[in-house]
Amino acid sequence: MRGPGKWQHRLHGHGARWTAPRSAILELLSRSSKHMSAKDVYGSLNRTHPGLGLTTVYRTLDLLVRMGLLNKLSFGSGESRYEFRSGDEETHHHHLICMQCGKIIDYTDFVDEELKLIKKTEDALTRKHGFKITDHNIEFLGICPECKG
Amino acid sequence: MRGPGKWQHRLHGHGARWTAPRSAILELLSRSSKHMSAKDVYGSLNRTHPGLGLTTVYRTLDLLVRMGLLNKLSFGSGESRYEFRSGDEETHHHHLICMQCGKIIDYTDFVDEELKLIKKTEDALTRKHGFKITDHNIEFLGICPECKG
DNA sequence: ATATATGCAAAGGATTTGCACGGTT
DNA sequence: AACCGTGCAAATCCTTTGCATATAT
Repeated sequence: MRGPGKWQHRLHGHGARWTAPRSAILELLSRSSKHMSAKDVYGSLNRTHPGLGLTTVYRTLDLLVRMGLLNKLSFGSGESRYEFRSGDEETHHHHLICMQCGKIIDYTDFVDEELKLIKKTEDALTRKHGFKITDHNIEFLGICPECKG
Repeated sequence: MRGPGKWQHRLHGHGARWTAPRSAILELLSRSSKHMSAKDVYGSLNRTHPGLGLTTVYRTLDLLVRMGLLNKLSFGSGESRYEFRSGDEETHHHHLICMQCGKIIDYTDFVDEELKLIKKTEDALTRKHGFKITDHNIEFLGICPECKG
């Protein structure tokens, strides 16, 4: 099974309904390689889905995060951003962020090496603090070439 | 030079004045091992510094972050938190966060190993994307033993 | 038919801004 | 004296909630 059908079943599996807004938002984010805010999503769908409310966007993004279909990203900028979470390992990446203009670059350098260290650290933290660890974030902050001027 | 005096000079070096609110906030955060929100700071100083305004807390925290004396932390919870940034390498750490109750644990496991990998990745990213990288964050997310219940 | 999803308007919470006053240099 | 810092109130921005209506199952 693939494409929208897969998502439809996944939603049903969570006892959620397959609706036009949900389909549109999932479609948009799965195609886009960008990290979109709720307003970005709202703005992008405004033309093709007039009448769609910002509230619904927020509620849908939240649902999709809870279902594991999206990642929610929180940099210090006041707004949350969302990225589609492809299932496969190949696309595992982290972020390089420009603190001036907010540009976000996905990078995949050394992820293998990184993953080993992550695993090791995760095990140690689980043992030491009793947490059930579910996720990790790594990010680099700096100034992009354009903003350096 | 050490203690408050050091900070006073550092503020002056930035063309900033040494005032009671700034002294109190710096003092509080340098002593505390916690990760405090603006409201936390405001609440903690309310008794000893009546009349201190929340606005001043925000402005001071912002100043101290720009000066490099504090780290600003943004988890997904809507509010920013601040931690004192001791100059020395010994205290370099990262965060383990409970997604249920928001508890934050500082950990230092494998930081040496980590630092090597960070350095390598940083170099690669600088070369490849032309960023001037100034900082990095690593965090683990999960559920703490208390919240697992 | 029934429970869930949506949209609008209003509420909420964190952070920022305008402005007159007060304190540091 | 000159300029920066502060406090208050109001304004902003992002996100959530209440409620009546529309829709999926």
